[in-house]
Amino acid sequence: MTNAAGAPVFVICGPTASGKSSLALALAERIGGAVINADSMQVYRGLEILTAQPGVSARIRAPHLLYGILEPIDPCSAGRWRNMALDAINEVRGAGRIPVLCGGTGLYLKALMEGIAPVPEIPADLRARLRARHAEIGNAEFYAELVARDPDTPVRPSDPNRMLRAMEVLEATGKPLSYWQAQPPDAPLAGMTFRSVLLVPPRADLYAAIEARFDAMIEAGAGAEARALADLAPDLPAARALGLRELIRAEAGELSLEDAVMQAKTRSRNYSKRQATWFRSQIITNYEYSEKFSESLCEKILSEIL
RNA sequence: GCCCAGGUAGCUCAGUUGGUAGAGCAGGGGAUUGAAAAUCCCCGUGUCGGCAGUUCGAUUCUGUCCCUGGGCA
Repeated sequence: MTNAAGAPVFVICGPTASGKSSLALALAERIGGAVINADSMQVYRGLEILTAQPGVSARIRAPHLLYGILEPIDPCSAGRWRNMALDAINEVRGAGRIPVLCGGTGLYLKALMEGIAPVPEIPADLRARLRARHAEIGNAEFYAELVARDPDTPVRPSDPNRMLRAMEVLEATGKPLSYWQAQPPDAPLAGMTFRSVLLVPPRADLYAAIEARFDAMIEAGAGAEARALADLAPDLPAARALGLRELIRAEAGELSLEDAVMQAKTRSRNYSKRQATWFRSQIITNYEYSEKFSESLCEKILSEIL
């Protein structure tokens, strides 16, 4: 792999517990690549177990970037990740390696591969103010205020997240989000091409893998990890890592460990289904595999994509 | 053995003053442009425990049997 800059950027995506990390690592090892995290939760430090970040044994086999690099109190975002990923891709190429992106956050990958609307950065204090106001006056009132300022807003009155985003963009830029989204997107770097692989194992296999993996996380000390983050503000992105809230409640004695585990597994199943929907329709993939992940499938995929 | 309370959707339960039933969760499908492991939208026929009786009609009333809790012996 001499001409790294001309080689494509590999993208390995799929729902949680689909085998992404194993495949990405095997691929990186095979081609002299480096794995770059494309997961909104694996960017946080202190959540190594619960977010299934690659451990030392993986890091020995290939370089890993953007894992555990932010403090949990320091929120990531699609735009922020995109910039970090572009830097990481350049860094990897600069070192003569091939970037292998791996992750389950569809929005991040889409922002990178297809670009994203050039909305200016929103001041943190404005965001905090609007969140406080939403909490104070309630969803209906907040929506009414949004509609008063942008009668054509496509946001549903029942969707607080998008409402907040629409409002902060309006406040900060004086223009509705739809204006910005109609602008030409911040596209990927010139000459950057992607080769993407989607893993979508059968639902039953995926669910079994999710549950077994959560049990393994408990064994590996997920409870202690949760305990250390017990004071994290619950509305921060990192506080929403699957299983964290449940384990904190179990540690506090509000929930039996058994119930906590059950709830965490259920939320993980729900999440993997949403991911599957996203990848099915929102991400352009070059290769798609719907078999249960295994060593032999991994070999088959490698031989087909290389 | 007797008394009481239950037996309704995969689970927890509501309900029908008699006209064959509906929520939450689970599950399925979908959306997704900067906190996305988030947020939001759509999808509910199930011998209403069995059998018999009353009735034009019973999941609903009556009897009986079975099962599950709890209490008394």
